[in-house]
Amino acid sequence: MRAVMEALSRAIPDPGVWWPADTRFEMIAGAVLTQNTSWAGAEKAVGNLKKADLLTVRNLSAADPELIRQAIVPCGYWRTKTLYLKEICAWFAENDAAAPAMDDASLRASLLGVRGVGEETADDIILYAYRRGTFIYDAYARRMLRAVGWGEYKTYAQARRSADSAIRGERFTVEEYSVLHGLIVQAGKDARKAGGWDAYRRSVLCL
DNA sequence: AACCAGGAGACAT
DNA sequence: ATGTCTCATGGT
Repeated sequence: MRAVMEALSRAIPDPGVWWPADTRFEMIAGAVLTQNTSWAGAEKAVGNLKKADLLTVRNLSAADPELIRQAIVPCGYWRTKTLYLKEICAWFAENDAAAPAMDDASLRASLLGVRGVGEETADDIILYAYRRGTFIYDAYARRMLRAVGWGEYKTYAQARRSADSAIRGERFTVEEYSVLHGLIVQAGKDARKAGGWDAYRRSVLCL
């Protein structure tokens, strides 16, 4: 995987800041808001919440759902995401302070217990908000894994089950995992324009 | 104008 | 444990 990462770094010299957020809570809210929608839409929603001063645990917990709804319309699924934001607020208020002392597995299990937080969102939060080394097995990553011969996985859990021990064995740092995820997503977008991952792997990554 | 984006939950099989 | 449906909006 490290060879893949180096090839990706060469192909994408400036990946940019992958997960921009001013605070940990903002990052977590963004993780929920971007579910199955473009980052552009989630970014607008985040901006609207910020403008309404709703992007703090305190204010969002107390906020009228109708106000939240209006702010997050641009990222879609506003009915469910309004509920999800309330849920994650409750989790954050209750667990954020203790989170740093929790071991990785417990933190992940705790996050997965929240309505609206599935495996991918949990791992996004674990990596980008709590800074723990974690590989994100999202759809982009799974397409990449298939293209470079790491196996074909239909679901997040499947990929994680079968590939995680090998990837963890490479001892990536938190910073590397963060960059890697950004590189993989950018590569996925570039690959589509280049005519698919196989073509991209050959002609751009030279792998 | 179908297609898909930093997915997850409910439910049936 | 694994499929299928639904949820909403915005850009190609």
